[in-house]
Amino acid sequence: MTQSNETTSYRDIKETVLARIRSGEWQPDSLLPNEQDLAVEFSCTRTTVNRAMRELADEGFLERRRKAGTRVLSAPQRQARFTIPKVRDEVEALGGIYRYALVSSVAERAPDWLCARLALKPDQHVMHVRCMHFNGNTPFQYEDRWIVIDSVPQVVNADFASIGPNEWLIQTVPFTNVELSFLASRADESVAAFLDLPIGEPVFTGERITWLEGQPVTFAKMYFAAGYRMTTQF
Amino acid sequence: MTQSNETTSYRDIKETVLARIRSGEWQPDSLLPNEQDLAVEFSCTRTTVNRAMRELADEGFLERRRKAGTRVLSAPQRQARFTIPKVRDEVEALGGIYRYALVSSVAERAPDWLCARLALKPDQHVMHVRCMHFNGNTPFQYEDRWIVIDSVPQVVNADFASIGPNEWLIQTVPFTNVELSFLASRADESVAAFLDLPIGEPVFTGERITWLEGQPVTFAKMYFAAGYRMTTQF
DNA sequence: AAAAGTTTAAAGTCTACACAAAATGGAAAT
DNA sequence: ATTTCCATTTTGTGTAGACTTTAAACTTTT
Repeated sequence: MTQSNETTSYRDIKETVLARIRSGEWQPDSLLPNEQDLAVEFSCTRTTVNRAMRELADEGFLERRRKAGTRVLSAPQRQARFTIPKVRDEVEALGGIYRYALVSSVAERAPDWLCARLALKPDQHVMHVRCMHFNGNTPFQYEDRWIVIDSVPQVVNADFASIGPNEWLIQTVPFTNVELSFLASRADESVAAFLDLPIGEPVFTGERITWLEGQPVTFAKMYFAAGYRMTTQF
Repeated sequence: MTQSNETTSYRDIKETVLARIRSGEWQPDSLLPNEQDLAVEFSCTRTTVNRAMRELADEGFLERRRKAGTRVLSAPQRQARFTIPKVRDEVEALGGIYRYALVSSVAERAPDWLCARLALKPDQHVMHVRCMHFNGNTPFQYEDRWIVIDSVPQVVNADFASIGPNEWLIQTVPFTNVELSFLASRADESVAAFLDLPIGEPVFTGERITWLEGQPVTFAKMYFAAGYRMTTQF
């Protein structure tokens, strides 16, 4: 049979299941009928039911365990997906004109705190790149980044005057793991100057560490201009 | 055939594809072989290839279009998934003892800014609930929440002294849409007092709006204690 | 050229069936 | 009473094949 007309598609099943959960017909923690029974109810194959339920589980609505069956999660652990766009895209999405400016780019011994943070040996070197991202002429983000030279030797020849370190890294080295944090920090003298804020002003700050197969690649601090909010809908 | 030994599973395919992307064998924007050809290469069915590629596309590595084929995304739009745990879980995950305390709970006319924010009529009423979440005796989060009485009439009888408004809402009304924002704000007098901070201190702040089928349900501001960071790995 | 229609390649989804893997709950052994 | 073991149930994944939908590419008409 086809999925177009009289048949139940995995989408229909997802909707129906969600509706039953929302209506309270299927209470949190309650055990759902097994796939075979649902397949009969929806008059489709178990394969189709499986896809629907699997996706609902991925999306955080259900918990499934072999032999134990499928339950409604009591606290729908709905995970917000924040797309982490490149700064350029973020500015352009706001309808602005993206502009990039290099502040400084220096090779240096990794500072102690960075060695600790990235598990570097005390004599390893990093490229320290500071730069600004503007929306038109308004400061949008100040970026303070360290790139591990042993992991990315080509970085010593990179021209960060013409391309931002993030864009350069993305097209140069792949990565396997990322840790991303957000926090509220206080603008120190230099952050305040770059973002045109009073010293001590709250600054929405992101920290990003990237690895390639266990090797630390880069650590970046991203300071956002006043009023920035990171938003997602789901 | 089975997925255990000699055969290629959709997981194997995902790994192989990712490895090829990372190694540069499959460049960004390049067109990949179609599912049928990959099925031959991996000696499995197209169904299996389809699942692998579909998941990689969901995860943001590939872009697929019917007839146009599958391409490697140039900027791996990897979306960070932040699980938004309930405060209790978050505190307990830190190894702390969760404690909740109601500050106040009052029914009132919705303030103008809230009417604007939630598209309420000027005469609609809300339950304004303020409360604290502690890690042991250390302030963890101060929550300032408004619940739309027309959307959740039972709220007038809720006993927020014994259960937090978030937990109460989760087990009382379902929701269909959420908007979640994070920003850095400045501690005003009351926030500073509740979180035991100096006035003006940067505070990591979350705002959450929840709807049920287009009906606004609740607006919450969550102020996190000093040093809080929201972290995710991927 | 530009617009409108047609073909066709690729992904999307479904059926029907099979075997695999996990884990629960009970039986057996200690 | 506790541990070990085993049967059984339920989800997980795979095969093989078909039809559907989308949209790119080509063809015809204007």
